[in-house]
Amino acid sequence: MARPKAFDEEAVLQKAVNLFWCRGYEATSVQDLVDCLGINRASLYDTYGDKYELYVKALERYRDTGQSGLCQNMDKSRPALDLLRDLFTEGIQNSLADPDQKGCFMVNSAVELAAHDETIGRIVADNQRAFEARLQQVIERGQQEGTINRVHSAASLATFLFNTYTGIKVLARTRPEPTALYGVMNIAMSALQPSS
Amino acid sequence: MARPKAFDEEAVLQKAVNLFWCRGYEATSVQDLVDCLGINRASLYDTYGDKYELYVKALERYRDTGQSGLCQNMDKSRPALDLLRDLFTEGIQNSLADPDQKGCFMVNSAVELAAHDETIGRIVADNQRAFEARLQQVIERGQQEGTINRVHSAASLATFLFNTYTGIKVLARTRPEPTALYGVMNIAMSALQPSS
DNA sequence: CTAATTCCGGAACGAACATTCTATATAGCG
DNA sequence: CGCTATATAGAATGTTCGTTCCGGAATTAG
Repeated sequence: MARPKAFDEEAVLQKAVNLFWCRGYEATSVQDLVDCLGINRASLYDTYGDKYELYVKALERYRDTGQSGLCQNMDKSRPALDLLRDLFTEGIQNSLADPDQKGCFMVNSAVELAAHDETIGRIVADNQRAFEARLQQVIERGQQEGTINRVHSAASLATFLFNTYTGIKVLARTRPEPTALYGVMNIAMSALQPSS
Repeated sequence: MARPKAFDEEAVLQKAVNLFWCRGYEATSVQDLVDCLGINRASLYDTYGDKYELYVKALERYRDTGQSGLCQNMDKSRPALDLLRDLFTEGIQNSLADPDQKGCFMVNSAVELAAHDETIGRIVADNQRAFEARLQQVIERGQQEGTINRVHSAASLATFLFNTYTGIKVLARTRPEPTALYGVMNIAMSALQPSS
């Protein structure tokens, strides 16, 4: 009946993710989006709604594509500590490999918008909870294995690791030095070990 | 010779600190500043320069007034661990007492602007280095006292604590819960203890 | 073919933006 | 008082903002 879309909706949305991720919400103009996405202004509004809706969709896509460090494969056969270390290592490697030093889109959104916008605040908070719950599962397994201390609860340790991850993602924006980032990870991991 | 200023330059600048701190750079308009500062548009430009210069002055004032957690009194008679714990406790208390959940102006600036603006990037990076150097001094003293482990270098531990502090200041924006924030602090402090 | 839908470039819109300017009032000093 | 400098309020500037609309080209289904 009609002419089909000439662009891949998801691929274009991913471009929006990268632009918002890099510049933030306020500093990104619709003109910037038109130039970067490579589609027409009208197509942008028809497909994604207005600028704000597009941002929300971009943030949701970022979350759903596992770029928020969440969608890690949690192989139960591997030691819990190794799993956690891998998660941090991957996050640090991604930060160091990024020439734009974008950090984490979730963290950036948390700082710029979450306190003032209810919708984005909920997305960010939900993602935080999901991330921590995932961490808590692994930590609990490690405590059963005896490789993680029981001095602190699994929930507290999960919040601590999440906090460390967040800090690294901020630090990576201004000081993307391997020694600093991996050093932070190593000390955080050592805090998990038993007999402290 | 001339009519004197009818407003306190520093007091008005502090109002600008609070507004930029709360909303960020891009989301704050000059009209917002005029309304909040209570001075005339022309007086604003004559006294502080344009919006960007005002932001830089506000960030520098934030730094110089010790609101960035840096100007803590470092009493050498107190145990090093207590000093560090006080610093975190004060930072957490400030965050919890703030109804606007503004977090830390330095951290917010780091996320929003430091990667794209050289001047602000330098202010933020310098502040980070100064903060870490201060932490390192205290940590070295604790290591000499034997209350802080020597498994990790004082510099690495300082970066770790700074990272934890940063994470807390982000977490406080979206989840200002005492249990979460103090829990993170406690685990971070436990990572400093010897014989791990 | 026709009809329907989406593409695209670009014009047009009012609102908000940062910045500058005009005009007038006011304070200190000779 | 008279002079000077800076205060004030608010208009006016030109630009950019987000958003909508138009016209024609393109593509698919019937």
